Amino acid sequence: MTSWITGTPYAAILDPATRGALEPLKPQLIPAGTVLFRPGDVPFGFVLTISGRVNVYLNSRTGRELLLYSIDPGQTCVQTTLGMLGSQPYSGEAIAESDVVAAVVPPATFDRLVRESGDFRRFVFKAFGDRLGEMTHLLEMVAFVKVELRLAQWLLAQADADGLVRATHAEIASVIGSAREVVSRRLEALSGRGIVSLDRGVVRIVARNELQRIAGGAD
Amino acid sequence: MTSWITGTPYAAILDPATRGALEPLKPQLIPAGTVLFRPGDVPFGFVLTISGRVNVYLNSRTGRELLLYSIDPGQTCVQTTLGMLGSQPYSGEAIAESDVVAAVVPPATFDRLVRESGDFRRFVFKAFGDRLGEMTHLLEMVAFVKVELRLAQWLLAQADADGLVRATHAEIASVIGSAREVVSRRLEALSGRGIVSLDRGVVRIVARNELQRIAGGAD
DNA sequence: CGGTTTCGGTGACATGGTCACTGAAGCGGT
DNA sequence: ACCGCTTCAGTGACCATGTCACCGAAACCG
Repeated sequence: MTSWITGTPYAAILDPATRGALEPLKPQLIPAGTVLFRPGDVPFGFVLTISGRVNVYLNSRTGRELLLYSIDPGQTCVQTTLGMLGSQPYSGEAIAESDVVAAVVPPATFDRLVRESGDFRRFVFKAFGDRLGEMTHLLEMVAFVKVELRLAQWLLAQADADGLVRATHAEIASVIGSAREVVSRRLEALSGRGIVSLDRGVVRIVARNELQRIAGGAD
Repeated sequence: MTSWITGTPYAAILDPATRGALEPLKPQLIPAGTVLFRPGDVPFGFVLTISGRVNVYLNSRTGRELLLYSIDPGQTCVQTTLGMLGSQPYSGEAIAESDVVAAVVPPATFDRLVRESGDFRRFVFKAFGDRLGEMTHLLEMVAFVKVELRLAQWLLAQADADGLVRATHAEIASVIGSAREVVSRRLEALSGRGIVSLDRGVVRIVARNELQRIAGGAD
């Protein structure tokens, strides 16, 4: 019988002893749409995602929201971990974007693995570092960068080979930290210049090179 | 002969063995104004501050800057640590606000202490957690909260018992993530309502309760 | 005391967020 | 095929904020 670890990114980066310690954990199925945490919740363990994606949002009182980060397979929820380790309450809202399978490492096991496995330590610290880097980048974007530029960058990052992006304006606004109306207007402007074409729930990049120029800070 | 650790916050939270391991480190004196890191620098160790304060700023291309966080005595530079542990380049700029004394823990010692000392582990993880929480809070402020409210909160937090705050408008703008002109105008508005009084380099809170009402989100 | 730097004030303007709507497009049920 | 509901997008007005290009006053320094 093969372990759930086989085939996940964890198999590649963790030593056999650590894999052995994680193997008996029962992966949990979390249905799409589940709210994993709300602000103020007390976390319960160290979460390793196996499949699916969890989005963590920051909400304002006025109803706007901002995607803090996504947790993809092979990653861990840093806020949960750090909360578990005793300091802060949770400040974002985590929602399963798709069906998610995840293993929860109890605090005692977590502590033992940090002590005993260099691989595990590196994994944990790298997760922290990556997240902190992402948050810094997001802060830079929100604080300093114009909406059109963020929009262009995001569209380029999301587009498939045909330049197709499936997302509503409201979703885009949430990800780039703006308001729905603003995104609508920016997209319309881009559409008017022949750079994208618009349909309900879809943006198609027509002139990728133009968009790249905008994303680079020109214009 | 007493160790430099005596009297620092570290003495209270770390076990004797860890203190013993840190004691031989030679505290470094860093003069005020020194730039400790710039974006892209490669960090060299785990920094424990003993006295003084280091500010870490994010800079925009257009010259605006935003105070990411301050490192006070008994704290550590998280970005440095995480950079040391192998992932991200440094993205902020760290400047010694005053003369700073700090001890630098080499990576090997750091790794050993994480392995062997529960106290040290808790200290490190708490530092990460606190920083992540602060950054999340900052993001929330910058993305969602009006300037007047951030300004009011900051003034209240900085004021001494007499309601005196020493800072130029430019400094305030940097800390709350706004522009100098905007801060000037907001302060002028508050002054017009009799809530603060202004002088070159000084803001005096006149009506603290009014300011608290604003900081709370009313108005 | 004169030159220089720093600080703060100001008007004009562009961008972005908010509010209050509108209509059009999908969707589910009959 | 049609109705009603919900989601999505478009729009104008308005306010808040950031940006640019100045200015004068205050402190600082030789």
